[in-house]
Amino acid sequence: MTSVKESDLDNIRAELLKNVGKNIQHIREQKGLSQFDLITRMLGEFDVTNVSRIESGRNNPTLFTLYRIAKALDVSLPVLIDYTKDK
Amino acid sequence: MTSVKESDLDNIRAELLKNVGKNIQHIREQKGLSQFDLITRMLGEFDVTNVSRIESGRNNPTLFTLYRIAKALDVSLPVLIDYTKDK
DNA sequence: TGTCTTATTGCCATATATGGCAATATTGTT
DNA sequence: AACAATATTGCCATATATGGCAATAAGACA
Repeated sequence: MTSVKESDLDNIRAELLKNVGKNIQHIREQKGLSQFDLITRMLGEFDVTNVSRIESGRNNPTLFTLYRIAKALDVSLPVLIDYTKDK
Repeated sequence: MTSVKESDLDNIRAELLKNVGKNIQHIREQKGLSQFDLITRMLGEFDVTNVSRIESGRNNPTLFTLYRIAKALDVSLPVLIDYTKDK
């Protein structure tokens, strides 16, 4: 009874991850920070490799990861993931 | 060079997950939906067990999971995770 | 009391996010 | 061109989100 085909679901997911990733990258670059700068500002440990993967939409970040990125970029969590604005 | 102790980080994570979980539960109940109703409205497959775990803060949901929940509850992604309003 | 609906918890399996490092690619600057 | 800083990609390991089902608990109502 699923109303979308599996491939459609994959596309929806891929677009979401790509859009949020681009949004994160835009905000980071607006602040003049490198990916390395970002992870050094994050709470706890985080691998710079994953920043690249998240920004390019290859990873599906968890809520806590998004929260830590938001804090490191000094924006709110809703702002971080609100990709509809296309800042 | 991490400025928080590991236990503090765990607490920050636990509070985030609990707050967002409560927010999701509030919105779901406001709409008069059961956890089962919610998963039937979600894109793709989702196990009702995990709804309970997310709402109670035991799981750290991924971006795509949050997106599907938001769509099923007919709210935006930012609204779903903006727990500061304490609706 | 009982029954039904709903939610929680436990258990195990699978998929995947993340950690960590190396190699390669890209970009900018001289 | 070279060099440096930054970003991407590949690979493997570990941690954990989710799938799936069963058992238990909690709530509502007759």
